[in-house]
Amino acid sequence: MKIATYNVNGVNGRLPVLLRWLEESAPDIVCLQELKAPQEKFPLGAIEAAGYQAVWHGQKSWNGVAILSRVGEIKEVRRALPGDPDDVHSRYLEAWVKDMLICCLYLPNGNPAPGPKFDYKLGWFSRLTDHAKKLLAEETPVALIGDFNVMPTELDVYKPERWVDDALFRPETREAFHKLAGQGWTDALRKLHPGETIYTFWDYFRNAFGRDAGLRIDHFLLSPQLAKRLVKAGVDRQVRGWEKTSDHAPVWIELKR
DNA sequence: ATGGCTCCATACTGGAGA
Repeated sequence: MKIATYNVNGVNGRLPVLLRWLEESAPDIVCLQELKAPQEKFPLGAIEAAGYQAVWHGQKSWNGVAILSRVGEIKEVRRALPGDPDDVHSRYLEAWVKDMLICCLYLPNGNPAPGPKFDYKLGWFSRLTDHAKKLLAEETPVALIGDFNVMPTELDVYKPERWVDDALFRPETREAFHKLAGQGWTDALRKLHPGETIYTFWDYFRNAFGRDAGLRIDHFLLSPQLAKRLVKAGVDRQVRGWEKTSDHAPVWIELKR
């Protein structure tokens, strides 16, 4: 079972790249973020032709998340994070696929910090942490997957000293991540590759990919019931080098059974 | 320190991203 996450930065502008990657990487379940498309503009026909079912939560211009599956039905549980009925951003989608609860998320960027956008990020993080605790208590196979917009440690930034005041790396943000993970979640990529430099995002600016000036901000957090099945994890770096590509690369894990 | 690039909207410019 191969599960992937990919911040596509525009699902329609990225469609040729997305379809090529689906064909070459052949993930069973996919979480997409930053669709940047309203609900009715999701390219369902092309996704289905590639062999995938899809559930998505779109939004005009920004945000937007989707779950794809080629291994059976996607049973939607919720399309918003509990705790704030006034939050209108499409950033969360939770569904059962086979025996697993897949939670696809796009955590707010939060810049500039400090400020209202950073407050929104921390509030969203707090609601995610509350919800995650409840999910963990169910003692079922659950995965929190997506673009967390957090570099958890200095190892996850090409130049940590340049990022200390950034919303993605500020102490409050890292603390929030570690509080969440500390509930009992396993950071899948880091678990299998301790001490290794792993990036999932490279800025479009200044030839960041060519210089390997990257960040690790796309993550898999696995409940114990899934962590014990984890056998492999990686980043499809080559996709970041394609024409008309996203600034993120796809990230994936493999589970036993 | 700054600006560099790319997406989308209803557009020839601006907001957002990270």
